[in-house]
Amino acid sequence: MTDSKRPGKRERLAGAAAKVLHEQGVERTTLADIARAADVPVGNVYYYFKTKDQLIQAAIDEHGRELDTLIAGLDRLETPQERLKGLVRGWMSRPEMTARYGCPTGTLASELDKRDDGLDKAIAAVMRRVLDWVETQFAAMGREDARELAVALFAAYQGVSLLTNTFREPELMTAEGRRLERWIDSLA
Amino acid sequence: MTDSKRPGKRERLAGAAAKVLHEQGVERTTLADIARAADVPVGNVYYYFKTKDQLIQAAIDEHGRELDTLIAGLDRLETPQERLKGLVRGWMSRPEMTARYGCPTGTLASELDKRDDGLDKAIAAVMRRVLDWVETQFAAMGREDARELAVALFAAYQGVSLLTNTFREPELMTAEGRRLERWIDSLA
DNA sequence: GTCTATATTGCGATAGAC
DNA sequence: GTCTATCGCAATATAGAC
Repeated sequence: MTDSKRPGKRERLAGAAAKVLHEQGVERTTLADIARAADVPVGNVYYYFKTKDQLIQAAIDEHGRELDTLIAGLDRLETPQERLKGLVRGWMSRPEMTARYGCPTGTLASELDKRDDGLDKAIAAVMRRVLDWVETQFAAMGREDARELAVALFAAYQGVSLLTNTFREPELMTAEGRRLERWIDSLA
Repeated sequence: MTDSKRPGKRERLAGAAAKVLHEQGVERTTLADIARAADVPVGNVYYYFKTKDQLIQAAIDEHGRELDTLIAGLDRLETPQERLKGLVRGWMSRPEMTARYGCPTGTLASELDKRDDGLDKAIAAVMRRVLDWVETQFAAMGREDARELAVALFAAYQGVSLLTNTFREPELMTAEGRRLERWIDSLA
């Protein structure tokens, strides 16, 4: 039996990493920041994660799990249109957070691309799972251009996240969400 | 009369900053990197720019000038549709560069948002000039929803830049460029 | 397993010779 | 105006006491 009150330190560190790396960015986040957010002493971090890279990897896994959960829920819906609109609603469900910090996976992908460790591949793999799922939905709608549409939909979300963040205007995201739902309905 | 062979050191530093900050990212670029790219001794940088922030500002101005030049050229075209398609072609004209390093202004906006200096406002102002111009074109086409369409078009570009970069697939960008041109034609 | 103290490195910025 | 040498600091990572 472990402590019944809250998750173990490893889990707390992984969760804090996902949150703080999103809010502050990878480069400006120190191990001390993550340790403080997880309520774990700084020096103790290295017992659970040997390097900062391993903490970033844990954050990527965390985001991947969240997206997998979202998509697993959507798979219970009847039609591909409903599933895609559900994804759009899930993506656009936190406009205030996006205005403040951007898309968790998108900002991470952008930052990790500039590093020479291999972590850009890890975040790309997470995003590719989403892209493939979207393509499957468009294919189920009988679209020959399913891949291209999947890229367009994912790009619309990523792009509006960046603009919403840059201009600090949550309304941009909600308006684009409505537009994309109409667009999906129009494709059938 | 100044040296006739190449631009002065200040201009060389500003140009090198725009290039290197795009390629390596703001946080991972050192003043030594920029100095080397500009062929200026490290210590001498401070004669022209007192802080790293001032060099970043110079890079933002550089990108702003490039976008203004592009748009000034487009304003000579006859119809708003032609002008918008011209912008799309301009945006999508370097897919290989985008696959390697992302959109120069988009990646900068994403990174500067995480800093506490005021530079995120400066890059946002540059991007707002472009967004406003796009809105003007849609308005000239008689669209009531010009702002929303402008956000959608700009977001489509920013989003596909991020995906093109993340997946290292220049083809994503060229395909989306064609799709957006067809979309503009369909709106008239 | 937990935590403190510290070694090490790399960068932004400065002092000052020329 | 130009450039070298170096200071001061912050952050990752480690050593080792408890």
